[in-house]
Amino acid sequence: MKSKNYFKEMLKGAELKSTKHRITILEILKENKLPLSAEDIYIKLKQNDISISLSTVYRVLETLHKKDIVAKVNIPDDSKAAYELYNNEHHHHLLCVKCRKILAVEGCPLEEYEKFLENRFGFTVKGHNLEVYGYCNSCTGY
Amino acid sequence: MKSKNYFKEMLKGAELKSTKHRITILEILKENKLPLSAEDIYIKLKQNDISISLSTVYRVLETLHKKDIVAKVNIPDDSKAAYELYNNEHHHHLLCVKCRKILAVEGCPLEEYEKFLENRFGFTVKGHNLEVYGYCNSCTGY
DNA sequence: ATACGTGCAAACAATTTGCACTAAG
DNA sequence: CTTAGTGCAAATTGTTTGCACGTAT
Repeated sequence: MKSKNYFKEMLKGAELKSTKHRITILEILKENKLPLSAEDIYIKLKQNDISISLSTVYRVLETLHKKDIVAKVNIPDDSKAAYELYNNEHHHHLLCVKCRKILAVEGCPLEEYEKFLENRFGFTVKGHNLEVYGYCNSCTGY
Repeated sequence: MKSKNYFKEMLKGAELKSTKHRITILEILKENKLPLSAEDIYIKLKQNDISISLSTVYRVLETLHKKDIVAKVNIPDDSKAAYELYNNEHHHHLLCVKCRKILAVEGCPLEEYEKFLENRFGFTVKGHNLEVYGYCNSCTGY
């Protein structure tokens, strides 16, 4: 697995020490296309017989988020935060309000809008959160 | 104030009883262009010498949200939920990550995108959450 | 060697709930 | 009169923190 080295470099670049926990969490995030909660990750770690404390999971995620390595996602009407890797392909999510399934959609419709905001309001856009909700393919029709 | 009657009708339409608390909360939301947290509203009520319980504020907001009268807004990196009226003018927010000011921007760049999603994925869009963050006019340059 | 990371338990903050009481339709 | 709304205090949930110990650099 060379992703391990990749993540080591990534952490070094962010001036963070490379610990086993951080790397494993990054790998879990990489394997999952959809955002995971701290507890989801905690459970996956346990399933792989990795001993870790839930608070460490929170700390790792928060640290990575502050370094802009991990995105913190708000799923509508969900009380817990979810996280996913900021990988090259920027994308968004469709949340089905009925079955609660999440579908990732490549691409982003907001590039021009952000330029507009910068010109119009002198606002320097750093990023955005966009979640679309409704009824998925199977649930349409209610 | 005829908004009172307007809200009464609105509540009736949603099959909810018109209580003083619900109407007052709707009026507070109407007067404020920016999203308010449950506690913000609670404090405003107290300031107007209205006796209410914080849990009632939560219950009212949640009820109104479920009936699609009130939007639940997630402000990035803020642990509490914020609420605002779904009024006619759909809009979005710019959050300054430095001074934490919020700027409302009229209009919405997502109409076409939502059509695209419906065609492409058979997803029936019900709504979306969009928050843009960055540096405001005064904080740009850091 | 030193600063940073982690486990554990306790603390916290936001939100929800049970139950007895009150008010709206 | 009957059902839905509310106050209060207690419970729950998600997340954070203090401190002693462990590990990467």
